[in-house]
Amino acid sequence: MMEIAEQYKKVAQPTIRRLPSYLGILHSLRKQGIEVVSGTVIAEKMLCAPIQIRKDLAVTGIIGRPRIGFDVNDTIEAIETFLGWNNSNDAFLIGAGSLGTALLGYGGFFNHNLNIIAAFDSDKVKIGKVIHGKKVLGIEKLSNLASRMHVHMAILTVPSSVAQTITDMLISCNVQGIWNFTAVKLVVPDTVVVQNEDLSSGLAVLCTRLRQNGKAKKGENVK
Amino acid sequence: MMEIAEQYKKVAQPTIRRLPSYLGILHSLRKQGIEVVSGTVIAEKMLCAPIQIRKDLAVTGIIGRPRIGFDVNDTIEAIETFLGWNNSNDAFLIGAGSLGTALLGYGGFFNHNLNIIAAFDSDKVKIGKVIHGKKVLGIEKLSNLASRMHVHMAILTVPSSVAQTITDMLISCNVQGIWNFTAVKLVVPDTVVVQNEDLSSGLAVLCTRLRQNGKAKKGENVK
DNA sequence: TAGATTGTTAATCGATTAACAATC
DNA sequence: TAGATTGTTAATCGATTAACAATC
Repeated sequence: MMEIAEQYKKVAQPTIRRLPSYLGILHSLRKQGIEVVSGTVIAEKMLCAPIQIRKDLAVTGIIGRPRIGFDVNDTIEAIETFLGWNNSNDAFLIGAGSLGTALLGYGGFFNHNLNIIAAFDSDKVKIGKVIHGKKVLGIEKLSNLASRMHVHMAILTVPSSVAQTITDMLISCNVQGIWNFTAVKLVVPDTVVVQNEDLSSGLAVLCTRLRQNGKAKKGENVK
Repeated sequence: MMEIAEQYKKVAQPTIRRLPSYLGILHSLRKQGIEVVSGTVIAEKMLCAPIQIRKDLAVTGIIGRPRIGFDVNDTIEAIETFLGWNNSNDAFLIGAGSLGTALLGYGGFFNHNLNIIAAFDSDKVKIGKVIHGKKVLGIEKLSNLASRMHVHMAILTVPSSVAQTITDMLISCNVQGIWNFTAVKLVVPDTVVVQNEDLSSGLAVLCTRLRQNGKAKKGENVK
């Protein structure tokens, strides 16, 4: 197969998931006026080994200086560029229920990386309201607004029963990425990216580890 | 080292994270009156390969029948027992902000696996209110109530600034597991289990894949 | 300079996938 | 019976960790 342009070596997903934590640490260092930091120091704050920091940061293209460490500003810049977080990403939120409302209120948390333009819902009681500064629009307005504003990201916080139907709407509106908070496995063409955020999987891990910890303490041997 | 009792072979975390999805599928099959299901059919619904279903389900101890498949009821039972989800887990929720409120409203979603006894907050405006049927108590009541009710699980949805302080309180209250929705790396003794649920990591993955997808479509070669 | 820290290459570890005999 | 599906053992794939020369 012909290779048209530069090859992107696939970056490990666990690495990508850790980058926002590095960003948080680096921002806090910068606030303290610290300009350079070693992987060793970051590792202490992350509660992990320094080699992981070096390997992870390497994917962003940042180059550290032996004996010195990494330039805080440059590293923030490199991570944000890698994630596409230096210019904020516009998104629609679909489903203004309790979880949707919570995410609308998260504004500050995501440090300008995510800009929710508007929320949509089919519930007449919610339509027209303003939640955390974002207007709730009728779902029938989605198509028009999406094409006018070229929004290509959507946060899906609707009931499971309508998740696929809404997804089909989003696809026809040319949405490229869906952050899926429903438990439904969405069917999409491979031009569309779906990121599943299923809270019950985290709960499953917690409960399992709790049970194992309990047994370990009773004197059994957890291997 | 002496082995005191049965050895628990460590179960892969990705497997544990998938178990709740299987549970959802099986519950829906049972509702339709279906009593037996093959790994092949589950795989179609999970959008994955059948071998993954067989491997994953094996950790719960369920045994299928060649040519037939798995008994739906028995498999539900096996998964729930493995996760400790057959008797509901009592938990406190600390921090009744927007995300905390959302989780209080999730009751139905977690199918009786998680029973939030009460919420706690330090904001006098919130104290005394009832959110989604759960009473919001002053944080100073935590210690007393935790010891009386033997609650050993907490959901942490407080601002980052107080996350570690509240965690220290929880530890002194004998809480064994913390579901941590803050971006803070909590320091805890190894008798306590922390499950981090950092939403920004999911957003990072979505944004990265979106960028790569965009480049791929422009005719570049993503490897 | 001496020594801490970097980037790279190799080794280990763990999870997924493949292959296949057993079986209902 | 024939063939679909299981559980198990082996092979592959991918991520983490270790080792170490280069270096400021």
